[in-house]
Amino acid sequence: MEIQGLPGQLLAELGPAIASGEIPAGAVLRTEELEQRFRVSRTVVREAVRVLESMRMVAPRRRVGITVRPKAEWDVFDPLVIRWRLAGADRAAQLRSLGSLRVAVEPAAAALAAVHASDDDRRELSALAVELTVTARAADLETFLEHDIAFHAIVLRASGNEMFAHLKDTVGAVLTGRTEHRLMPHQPRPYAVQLHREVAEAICAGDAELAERAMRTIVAGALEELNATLD
Amino acid sequence: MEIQGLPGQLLAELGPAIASGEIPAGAVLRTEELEQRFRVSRTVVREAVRVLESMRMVAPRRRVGITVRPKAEWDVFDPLVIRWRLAGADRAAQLRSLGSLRVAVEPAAAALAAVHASDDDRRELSALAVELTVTARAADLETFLEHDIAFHAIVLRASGNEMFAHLKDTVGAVLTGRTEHRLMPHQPRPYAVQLHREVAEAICAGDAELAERAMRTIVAGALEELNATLD
DNA sequence: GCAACAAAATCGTCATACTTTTACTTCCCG
DNA sequence: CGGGAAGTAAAAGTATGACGATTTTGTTGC
Repeated sequence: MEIQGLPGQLLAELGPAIASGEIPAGAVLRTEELEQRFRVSRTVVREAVRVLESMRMVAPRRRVGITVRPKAEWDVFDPLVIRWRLAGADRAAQLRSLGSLRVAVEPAAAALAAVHASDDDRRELSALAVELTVTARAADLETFLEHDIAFHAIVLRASGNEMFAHLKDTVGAVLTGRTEHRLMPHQPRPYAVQLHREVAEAICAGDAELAERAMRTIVAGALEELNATLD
Repeated sequence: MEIQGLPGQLLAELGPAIASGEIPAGAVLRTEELEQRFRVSRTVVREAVRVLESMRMVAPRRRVGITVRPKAEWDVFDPLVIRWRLAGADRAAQLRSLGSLRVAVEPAAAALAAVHASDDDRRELSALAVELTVTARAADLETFLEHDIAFHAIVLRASGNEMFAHLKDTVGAVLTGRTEHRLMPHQPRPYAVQLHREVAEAICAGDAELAERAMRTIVAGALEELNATLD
């Protein structure tokens, strides 16, 4: 949980309810109502609402109440919003958005990583590429997922761009969701694994162009598969 | 201001102070101290701190105080964090990060826009391309900036990806900052303007590949110029 | 029918008391 | 002399009552 204590718990109830549309845009909540519904004090309600306000999900107005804002205004990059949407009815749309984002960002990150990666980064990437090959062949999906997440996280971090690096958890959530919801082939595709090896090799060799191309093939393929599955 | 009232004002003081490093990572604040320093009540301090906590900029701990977290843990995609960093000592680093992000995202957005843009979008883009040409020739930097921001915003929106669309304000802030801080040539470069026209034409014609290439040239050029100026 | 004014509802702020957690300190026993 | 256990205090966490500010709504009077 990002936020501690009772406000955090309240947030964990309200956020998903709003994100899933259970509490629709335009709905009006009142502080007193929330106090009673969740058996907490004004203090707690107000702090939770303030956080939702900072995510632009609600707008408190005097004499009116706390109105839920339309989805288009939410902070769609907020990690909590992403998590809530992935967990709820919006999962498909959120996965599509994130898929496109990956297609845009990860190839660029790979290209930068080929230039900026530290020796440790390069070693780790090589090791993970091997691990991916092994666990894929063994059809050990759980370990494969773990290493896959680590692989993409390292590329993002090694890019040297702090904003790319912070997409680590989001990408991790996408990959996890894909495995959990059986949007993955039963055994990872040998071609995809091969591409991961290529990315690792290109980054080790400092070949930005190749790293970018291989990574683009990976994420574009993932997006295509995702779209195919969701339709 | 994202957040209303006194908590918003307190946030507008604390946020920039932390973002600029004036209050460094590891520093410990106490609620009572903040109450007195800013002449507000406990309620107000707590709500502002809660929002900072949701941005992962601080972590309140009992018996210790409110500790400022290291920059690497902040929510770098939060619009407020971006704004505060752009306003403070971190401006250069933030501009570089955003520059790379633009290079990754905007070409992808242009490609998607070539496929998904509505007729209105296409018309607006054409009109703006003309406007850009006119205002550039007239060296009317202020109007040029306005139209430039609108141009990129429409491309991002027309991509049909909600996450891309939400980068509108961020891109706007980058462009504004560039003009304000004289990181721009006195008169916009004819070649850059030409590229905007190409993007508009490609999107109108539904040519994703060309739109992407032209847009990449624009943002890559902007990034290069930025890096040259900052060094 | 319109305008000015009054009233009510709801959030916003403050002050205060109490609770809970946790770091620190002291003291006793081995 | 060292180490652990118990106690203490400091800070955030929660609850509550009172009042202020603002905005919507309704009502009254011209």
